[in-house]
Amino acid sequence: MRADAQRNAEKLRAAAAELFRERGLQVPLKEIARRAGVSHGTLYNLFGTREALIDEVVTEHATSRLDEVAQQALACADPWDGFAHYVEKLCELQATDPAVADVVSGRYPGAERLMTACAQSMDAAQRIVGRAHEAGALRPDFTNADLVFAFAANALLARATADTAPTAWRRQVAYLLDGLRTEAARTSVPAGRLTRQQVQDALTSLGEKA
Amino acid sequence: MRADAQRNAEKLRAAAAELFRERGLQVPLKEIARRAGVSHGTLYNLFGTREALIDEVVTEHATSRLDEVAQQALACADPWDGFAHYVEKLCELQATDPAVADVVSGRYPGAERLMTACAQSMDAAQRIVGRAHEAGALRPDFTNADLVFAFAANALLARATADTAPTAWRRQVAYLLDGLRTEAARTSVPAGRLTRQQVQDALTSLGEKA
DNA sequence: ATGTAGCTTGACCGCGGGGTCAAGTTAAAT
DNA sequence: ATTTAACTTGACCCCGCGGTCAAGCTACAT
Repeated sequence: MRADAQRNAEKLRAAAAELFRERGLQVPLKEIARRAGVSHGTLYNLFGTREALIDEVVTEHATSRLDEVAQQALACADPWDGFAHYVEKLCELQATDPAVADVVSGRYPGAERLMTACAQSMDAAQRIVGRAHEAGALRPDFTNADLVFAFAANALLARATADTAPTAWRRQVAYLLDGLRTEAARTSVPAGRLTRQQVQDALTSLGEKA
Repeated sequence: MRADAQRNAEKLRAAAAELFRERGLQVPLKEIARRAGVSHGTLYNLFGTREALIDEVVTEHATSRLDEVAQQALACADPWDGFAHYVEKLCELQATDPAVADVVSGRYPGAERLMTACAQSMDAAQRIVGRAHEAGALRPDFTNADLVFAFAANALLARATADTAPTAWRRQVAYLLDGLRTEAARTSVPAGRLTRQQVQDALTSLGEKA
């Protein structure tokens, strides 16, 4: 590989990393090239497909974030606390980092490294759920699939309300956790008084993003 | 208005009603015209904007459905049962009828009749929530805004998983309701054992729809 | 039967996405 | 310095969306 190609690949990787984290994995490839200061043709030359670029740019970042949260969860002495921590932090990650959100609730069959990392992450989730089940703290009918869909719903909601009702997802997550717990307990819900107008605005922007 | 125009308007209304209910309110206008067997120019002539068409075609349908659910809820002797019924049935409505889903979690400022109907529907929700609050059955920190966002999340999830995990949303709603209830109670969750593969497929299609 | 206002049509525009490739440029080997 | 293979570029293609409008057609009153 020639030195200039190397440089361009690096510029593209940097731009892609930025845009993926800002706006998610479906950001237009031409826009990545634009931000990198390079023709979009070059992007296609060097990476071929979006998924190849994702695999190179997102994998480490995403897996390290996800692993970190899972580790913290498993480090909690109390299995329920571990589970709750996992859910909260992972949802927070999704709300903060659209790239991670897309990794958690999406599939990119072409991104091999990413997909194996995902599988590992799923296993970690399985362990966290299992531990909470065994301790009798998590309702027994809750499955791993439910967890995945909860994350999916959170990703969608968080993205849709990011700039209009940034705490909406937190409250939903708090309610959900209370519904999942075996022993009755009301977690306190993060503040978030909204005026009717704010709710209207949130719905408006929600419509624009759907 | 000339007779042929009348006929075309009727054909367009019918086609729009169908497509809105099948695929939601963002369905391409040209596709509506196509299904009506009429040029898209005609659609623009007769209705001008998407929102005008929505207002004519969706309003009655949506409000009658929403009213019905709200009436049933208020008819429940027990305020909690009323609230739970409202949430479940409204979510079911969203899952079954994309048009209603878009009405519930979207805004269409150009569709006047629809918007006033929406406002009324919000008032009904307010009453249902208030009743549950007064009875002490619904956690006091739960607001109307939370309800709106819960519906929004449900709409997104239900649509994304419609053809891969059609009961996913039901389970999420059941968990949520248990989290919202003051007195501890574990509602039974609708069946929905999914294989890993089914979950993967659901995530795939989710990515395609985002 | 004919005139005309009302209506319909489909080609056309702008936009923005994905993707390709011939022509031109440049790094680097000699 | 020259050559050549590697690389870059941007014009170009496709598609589908929303939206407009001159030209032509048709319902209807006379």
